[in-house]
Amino acid sequence: MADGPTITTIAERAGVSIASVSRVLNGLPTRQETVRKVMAAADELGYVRNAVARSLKSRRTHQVAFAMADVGNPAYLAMLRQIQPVLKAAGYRLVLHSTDAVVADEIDVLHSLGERYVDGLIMSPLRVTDAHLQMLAAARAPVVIIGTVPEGTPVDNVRADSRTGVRLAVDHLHALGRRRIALVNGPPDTWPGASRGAAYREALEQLGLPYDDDLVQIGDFYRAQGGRAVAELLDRAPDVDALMCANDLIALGALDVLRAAGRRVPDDVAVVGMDDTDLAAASWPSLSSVSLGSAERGKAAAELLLDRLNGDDAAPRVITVPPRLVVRASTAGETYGHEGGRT
Amino acid sequence: MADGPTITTIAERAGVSIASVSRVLNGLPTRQETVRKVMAAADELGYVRNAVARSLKSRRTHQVAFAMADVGNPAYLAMLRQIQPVLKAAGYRLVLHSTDAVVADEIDVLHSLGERYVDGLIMSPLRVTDAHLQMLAAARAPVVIIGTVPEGTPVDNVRADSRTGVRLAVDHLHALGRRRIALVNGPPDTWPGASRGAAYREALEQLGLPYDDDLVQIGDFYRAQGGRAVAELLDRAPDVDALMCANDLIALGALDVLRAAGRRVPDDVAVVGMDDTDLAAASWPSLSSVSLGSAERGKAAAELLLDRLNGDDAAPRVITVPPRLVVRASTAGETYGHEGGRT
DNA sequence: CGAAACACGGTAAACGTTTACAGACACTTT
DNA sequence: AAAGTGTCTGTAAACGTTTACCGTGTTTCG
Repeated sequence: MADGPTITTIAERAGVSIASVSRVLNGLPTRQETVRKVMAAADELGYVRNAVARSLKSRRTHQVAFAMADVGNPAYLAMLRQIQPVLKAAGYRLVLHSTDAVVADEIDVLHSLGERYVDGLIMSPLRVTDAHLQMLAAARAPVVIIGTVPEGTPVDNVRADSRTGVRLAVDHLHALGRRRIALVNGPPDTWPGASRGAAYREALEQLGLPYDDDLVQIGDFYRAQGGRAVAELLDRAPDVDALMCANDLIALGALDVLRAAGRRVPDDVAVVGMDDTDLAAASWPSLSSVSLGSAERGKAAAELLLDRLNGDDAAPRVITVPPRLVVRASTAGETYGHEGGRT
Repeated sequence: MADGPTITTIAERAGVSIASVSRVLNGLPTRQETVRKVMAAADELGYVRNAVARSLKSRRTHQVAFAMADVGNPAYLAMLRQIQPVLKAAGYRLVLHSTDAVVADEIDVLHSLGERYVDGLIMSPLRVTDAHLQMLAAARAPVVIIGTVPEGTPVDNVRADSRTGVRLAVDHLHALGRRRIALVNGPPDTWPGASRGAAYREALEQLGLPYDDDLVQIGDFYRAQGGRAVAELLDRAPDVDALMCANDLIALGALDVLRAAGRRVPDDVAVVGMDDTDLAAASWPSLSSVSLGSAERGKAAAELLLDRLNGDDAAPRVITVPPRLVVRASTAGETYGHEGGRT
C-alpha cells in the first residue's frame, strides 16, 4: 500500500507540468500528444483522483447525507430505497445517519453541515423543535425535510398527509358497516402520534360517529406493545368491531392478540395498519394498510435536493404526498395474493 | 449562507496566528489567555471545522463505506443495523453503496477506494470473481468482506456457514418424522444458491435419505417465484411432507401456495425458511427459519475493520458465524409468540 | 518580412487545515 | 551578566487538487 500516485507523479513521468495533467484529466482542450503521454503515465501508475483534495478546491464533495431516526424502521428504509438510486444516478454518494430518534443527535447532524463533508442533507425528524428551526435557518447547506415543518421555515419540505390517511381508513371501515372503530395509537407527543389522534377524532365526527374514550388506546409503535394495548382495549370495550392501528407493527400485535382471543379477522374485528410496509403483505391474514407514501416522499425529497444542488434558489417548496389505502384480507376478507404483492 | 468562518477569520478576530487557533482547537498546550480569546472568537463566529481540509492534511476521512447488493434486502439491512452503531460510536460516518448485485458496480466501489474518500470498506459481494480478487489485492484501504473469499486473499473475511445451516434445518425436519424433504432453491450460479444446494444433498446423505431430483426445485429468491416453484413441486411430488426454502421470501411464497392448495402447515407440509428476517416472525403461521447470523456478521465485520483502522496489521483474519435454527409455527405447530419475537 | 493572433503549457496561488521549526520572551542558574 | 532552560507563538510548508495568468513558439496576415 505504498503512497498512491498523485498528479505530480504523473507529471514527472510524462514530462509535463501538473497543470497539464489536471487539464487532461478534466478533458480540457490539450494537444493530442500531451493527452497521450499523460494518459499513458496515469494508466501505468494506476492513478485515481484524490476526492478529498478535489473537494477542498472545488468546494463540492458530491456527497449527500440522509438522516433517519432509526435504521430499523421500514418506513425510513422505504425512503432510503428511493433516495439511494436517485442520488447515485446524479453522481452523489450517500452518507447515512441514524439519530436513534434523539433530538440532540438530529441537531448534531444539522450542526455538522458546517464541516462541509456533504453538499446537502435530507432529514426526517420525529418532531420539529425550536432547536431544529434555529439550526435550519442557519444551515450551511441545502436541507430537505421529510415531515412537516412550520410555514416560513426556509427549507424544502415533503409532507405526508396522515390526516387524510386516517380518514381513508376510517371511512373504509365505516363503509364496511363497522361502527365501533377503535384507535390504537403511539405516543401523542410525537408528530405521527399527535396528528393521527386528531385525524381519528375528526374522521369520526365527519361520519357522525360518537367519540368514545374507551375506544382509544395508547401504546408505543412496536408489535409487543401494540398487542398489549389491544388486549386492554378488548377488556374495556369488548364490542369493538374495527381497529385503526397507527402503524403496521401495532397492527401485527393486534392480529396476534385477536387470534389468541379467538376473534376472527376480519369477520369479528377488522384491522387496518399504517405505512404499508413489507410486513403488511407478509402477515396472515394480510394486512390492509394506509400507505403514507414513504417511497414517494423519499424520491421527491431527493429530487428537490438535487435541484438545489444544481443551483436552484427559488423560494422553499412544499410537496404533499397523498396517502393511499391498500385493502387486503384483514378488512376485506379477500384471500391473499389478490392485490398482487410486490415481492 | 455567506462563506463560513475559517481559522484565518478566527485568527484575525482573536489577534493571534492560525497556528495558535489550530492548537487551541485541538487542545494542544496553550496559554490560558490565548485559549480564551480563540474560544471566544470561534463561538462568536459560529465556527465549525472544515472536515475536507482536515482530511486532506491528516489523510483520514473518518468515513467508512458499506457496499451491499441491494438496499431492499432484509439480510443486508440486518448487517447495516449492526454496522451503523459500531462505526458511529468510533466516530466514523457511514457511506452507503448499493451495487444492485452488479459485479461491475462492486468493482467500481473497490476501485473508488483510490479516491480516498473513505478510510475503509465493508463489502458483501454476491459472488467473488477474479476481478474482485485482483482489486482486493490492490485495495488502497482496508477491506472486510462479508461472505466467503478464497484462502490467501489478503482481506479480513466474515463468513456465514450455510452448509451447517441447511444441515440444522434438514435434521430438524427429519427429527419431526419427515422423510420427503424438498429443497426450493435460488439460482445455482450464485454463491448462496450453490452452497445451499450442495449442503442439502450432503445433509440427506448423512441422514441416509435418498436424493430425489423431483424434490429439488429451482426458482429465484423472491416470493412470487418461490410460490410458483412450490406449485410445480406439488404437481411433481405430491407426497412431499417438508420444504426447505433457500430464503424467507421463497418460504412465504410456499405458504401462499400451500394454503391455496389446501395443505395444512405444518401438519401436512412443514416449511423452513432461511435468513430469519422480520418477515418470518410476521407471517402466519410464523415461519421457522435458519438464521445465518446477518446481524452478528455485520457487527463482526465492523469491529474487524475498526481494528485495522487502529493500525492492526496482523495477518488477515477469518471469522465464521454459526447459524442458528429458529423454530416457529411452520414446523413445530407452536402458537405464535412462543419464541419471543424481538419486535 | 514583421507584427498580430493564437494555441499550448508552465508557474504559482489558492482551497482550509496541521505541524515542524525557529524566534521571542521570561526566568533560572552559574 | 552571560548563558542556559523552558514556555509560548508565529512563519511557512505541506496535503493534492484546480485554475488564473503569463510566456513561448507557431501560424496568419498585411
